[in-house]
Amino acid sequence: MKLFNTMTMQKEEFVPIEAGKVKMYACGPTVYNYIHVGNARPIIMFDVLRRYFEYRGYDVTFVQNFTDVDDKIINRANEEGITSGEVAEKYIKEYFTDARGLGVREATVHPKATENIDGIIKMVETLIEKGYAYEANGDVYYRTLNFKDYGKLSHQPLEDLKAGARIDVADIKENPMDFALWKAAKPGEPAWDSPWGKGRPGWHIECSAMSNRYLGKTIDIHCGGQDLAFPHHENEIAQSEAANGCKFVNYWVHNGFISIDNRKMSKSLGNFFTVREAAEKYGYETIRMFMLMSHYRSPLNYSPDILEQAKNALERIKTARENAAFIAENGADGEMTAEMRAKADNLPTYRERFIEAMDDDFNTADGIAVIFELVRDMNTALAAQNAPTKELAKAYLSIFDELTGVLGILYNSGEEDADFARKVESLIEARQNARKEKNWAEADRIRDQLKDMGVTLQDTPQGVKWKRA
RNA sequence: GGCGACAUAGCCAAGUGGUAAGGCAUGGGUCUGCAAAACCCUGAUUCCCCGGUUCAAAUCCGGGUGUCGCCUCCA
Repeated sequence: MKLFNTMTMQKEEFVPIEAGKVKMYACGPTVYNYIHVGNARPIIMFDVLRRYFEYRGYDVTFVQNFTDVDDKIINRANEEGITSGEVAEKYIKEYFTDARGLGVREATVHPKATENIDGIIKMVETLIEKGYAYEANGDVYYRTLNFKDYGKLSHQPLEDLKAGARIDVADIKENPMDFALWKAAKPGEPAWDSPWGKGRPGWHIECSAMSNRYLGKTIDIHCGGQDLAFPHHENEIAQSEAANGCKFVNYWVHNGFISIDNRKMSKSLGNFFTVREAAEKYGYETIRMFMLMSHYRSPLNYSPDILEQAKNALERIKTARENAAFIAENGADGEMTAEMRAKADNLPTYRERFIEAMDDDFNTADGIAVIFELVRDMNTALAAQNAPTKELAKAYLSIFDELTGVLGILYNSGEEDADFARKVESLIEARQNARKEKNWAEADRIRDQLKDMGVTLQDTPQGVKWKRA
């Protein structure tokens, strides 16, 4: 499998540190608000990457943190008159609601910064001991100039980074580029005891510390949005490699942005839609489909039009599955004909093509194209006229579920309602009786009645199929 | 200013040297009592523009135009 590595700016063959195992870390959300559609992209893409590795037989340890102490959380807490812990707790819960909705599986571990203060302090101490950090008025800063590879991930000349660095009037840093590892407590802020007095960790150090704790010194893959490459990931490299004295990450994987009207969707610009809002309009599954329909590194524009397209595209895949499942239950019994057998024997080619697409830097757009070709093949093979057997339908369903499962595009969010189903089925029976008597007016009246209930019907040779909108 | 991406049909989008996948939408047809779903047909002599390399380029090279991102919290 090939992955595009931001460090080398090339696709590279993936070679795990330990055979058969993948250790990956993704920078998770700072929990002070609902996640927006832009935030959802890495969450979905890396969920797919993880599923794909597992599909290929790897044992994946996937760590995604929560930044649960931070200026924004503190501000939010002050605005609402609650503690920052309460803010974090609330939005972690909301995060999981959205993640579940989007079909994203829980990571192996979801560590929180506040639960790793000990590891963070230890790493800061190590950095000070090794001369890579210094204390100043209760703050601790990273001595950027001492790390000779600083800037290697963002491919920026050090001089340019220096020029752009923020310089405060009363800066106590040795160098403008130095960044905070530990921040001295200000009144009313959450704080922990440390060798430098009460304070809290800087943003970058938490990922280094948690990655180290849960995955070890060198990990296979570190992922996140493109905007994290600098300074966040650059700083993580500086911290981890200086502290541990070895390579931090083998493959850096960064996703492109979601934009609106050609502008990056971001909280600071205010041009964002929360996942919650988008899901209400188009459904969670549509958002996932929308993301997977293009390559994870391409820019992706968010618009109602495109979401509609994604929704319709997904609908086609969904309907195909429902139809196949219906035949698997109500189709002909007995052996497949030679023609059916030939169709079934050909199915593994879809798997091969799907793997080929996904092996190339997990090209989900291409993978979905393979699924659509399978859909057409399946629809045709199971077409009413052919008297398809249950066995054939099952063969198609098996490969279909296998491939869609890797992408995680089909999942049921709705719950069964037995009473409703009974009512629908009795109406369908009444309609069938009317149809038998060629009483089309009555049959159509019942169909309209069902339509008002949000139920659409399909008359097939295997019986009447219905679905709720 | 520095660094980096991207530009393919009405829309979305794969494809990195061998003659343009897939999806959505549109129009026509088949099936159906009528529908629904499905299937078939319908679309780029052409891949932003101009040069060049090559037997052969959307794909490589040079130049140009346009859009975006990072360089500051940001997925």
